[in-house]
Amino acid sequence: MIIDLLDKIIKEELKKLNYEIDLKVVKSNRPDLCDYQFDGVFKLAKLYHKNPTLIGEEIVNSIKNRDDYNYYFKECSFVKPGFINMIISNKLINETLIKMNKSEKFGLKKPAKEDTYILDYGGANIAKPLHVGHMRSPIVGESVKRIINYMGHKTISDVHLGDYGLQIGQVIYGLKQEKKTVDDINLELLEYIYPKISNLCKNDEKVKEECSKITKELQEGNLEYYNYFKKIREISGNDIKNIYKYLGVDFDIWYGESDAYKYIDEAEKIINDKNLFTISEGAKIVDVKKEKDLKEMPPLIFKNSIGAYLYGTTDIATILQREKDFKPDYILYFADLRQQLHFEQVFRVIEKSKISDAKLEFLGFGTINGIDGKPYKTRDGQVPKLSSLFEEVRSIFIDKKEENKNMSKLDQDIIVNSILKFADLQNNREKDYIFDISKFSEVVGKTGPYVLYTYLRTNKILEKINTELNDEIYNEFDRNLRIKLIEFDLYLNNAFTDRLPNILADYVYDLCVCINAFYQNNRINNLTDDDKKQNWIYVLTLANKLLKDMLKLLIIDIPEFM
RNA sequence: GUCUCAGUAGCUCAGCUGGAUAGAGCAACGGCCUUCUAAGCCGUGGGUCAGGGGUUCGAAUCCCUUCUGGGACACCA
Repeated sequence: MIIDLLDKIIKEELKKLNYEIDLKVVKSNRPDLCDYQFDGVFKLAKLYHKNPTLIGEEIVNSIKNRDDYNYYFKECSFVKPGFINMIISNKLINETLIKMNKSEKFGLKKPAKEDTYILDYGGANIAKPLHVGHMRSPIVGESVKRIINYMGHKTISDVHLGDYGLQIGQVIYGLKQEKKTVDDINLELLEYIYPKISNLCKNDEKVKEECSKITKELQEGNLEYYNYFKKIREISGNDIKNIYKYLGVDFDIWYGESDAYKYIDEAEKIINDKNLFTISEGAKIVDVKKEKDLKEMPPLIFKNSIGAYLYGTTDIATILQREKDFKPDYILYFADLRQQLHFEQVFRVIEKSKISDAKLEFLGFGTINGIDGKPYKTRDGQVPKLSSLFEEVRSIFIDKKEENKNMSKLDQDIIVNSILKFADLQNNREKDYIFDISKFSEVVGKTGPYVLYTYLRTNKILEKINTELNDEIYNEFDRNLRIKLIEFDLYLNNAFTDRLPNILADYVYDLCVCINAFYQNNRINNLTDDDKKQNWIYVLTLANKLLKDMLKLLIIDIPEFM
């Protein structure tokens, strides 16, 4: 909002002076010198073969001659060797705050066109319980969904359970080996069976063949296997649902790979009509190499040599299904970076076959590692279950303070959630990160509880009167907070464009730092200056409202008391 | 082997479409509760941005190279 305004002014002046350059005004990295800066002077100097000082002063003089100069700026100056520094006026700051307060979504610009986004951030495998590595995708995905939604687009999230691949064949094989009936199936059993058979397959070709065969027959409609599958999906699906519910993550549709099954034939026909299939080593494949490829690009296997469908097949069929049901403009996939190649292959098949013209984005995650930098495992070599992580963080949290024990269960859950989410959302999505339980149970510093605490503090100060804002800004803490408030759209936009909630999490934290500094250094209740009091309550009310909305985008709820 | 991602303070991480003095949190040290929640605030110390070269007025950021680590590379997902 503010930056665009300043940018427009600079562009107008450049045009007047017959300069042209594609460079935006940015937030200053030297807040001690100014609020915003324009760094294009050097480039202009080079482009137009002129002395940079001359150009800089020319632009600044031109800005100073504007009739509205005093409305926008407290000061605009050229600083050697090539910066145009801008300090904005109190009036501009405060009028922006008033505009934010009066507008829906704080005056956030609506998009020119409402796009439809499908977000695929579940992908949980129903053959096994969720472990700590499965936390990022739903949290980041849900947050991105809420951000996209807030920006004014339509979103549809699909859990897309991993429920029709080899893993199911493996579990059914294991159940039959152990002579277990459909009624015997429960979570503990699945937990034990899947890793056992999965490992067995790695060492025993025969077992693997047998599992593939079961998978294929299940896909072809074998009733016995289907009954097993139905029960596995029910048991595991409920567990997954409960965990997602605990995290506050929800999906608009709860489809799985198996739901795409009925679209496979049609997808196959489309691809076949485009003559894209070849048979290689008994498998039906699509060659997706491109001439300019630097890396090896293996083909996508549509049907394997014994005729079973694979991950790529259902992904393609799912895109066809989504195209028919929703006509999406975008489909966003949140998954481990290790799956990048797979998605690249799928996307290329879609592009070649024109099954959908939605923009397909793969949003990869780094791996969660242990303190030793290796993929996270406990001492006995197991990856801890997600539900036990929740319990552990919860018990650490309760032990931190005597009052935490007396808190309602609901508030405890809310705060434990905030701890996990804020710790997770701070990290850049694409990078590996170290999972350290002591970090994931920290309650001071840059954490969920800090942010919630800040919010609850502002709650206390609000009064039910209509306060007014004049042109005054009273001190440094005050000004910092106001500036931070009017910049919210900048960060929100960046988080949206890059699909990176950590940008928003950082903003929320910075905002809280400003609020706390303001709060601690500006006592409000016993103020005798009524103007000042009204001003400050106005600013804090706005901060409170904004914070509430932003926390929602980070999937963080607010407790009654802490 | 080919491709790919990373290496920033003691630890965990931001910053990476080039800008001025590289930022947070934790840990360390020093202050602040008769005053709106001290889960807080104010302050101090701490860095050859893995090494080397290059491009540029300017490089943590772009290019090349070396080292170290992760990952992917057709019938798993």
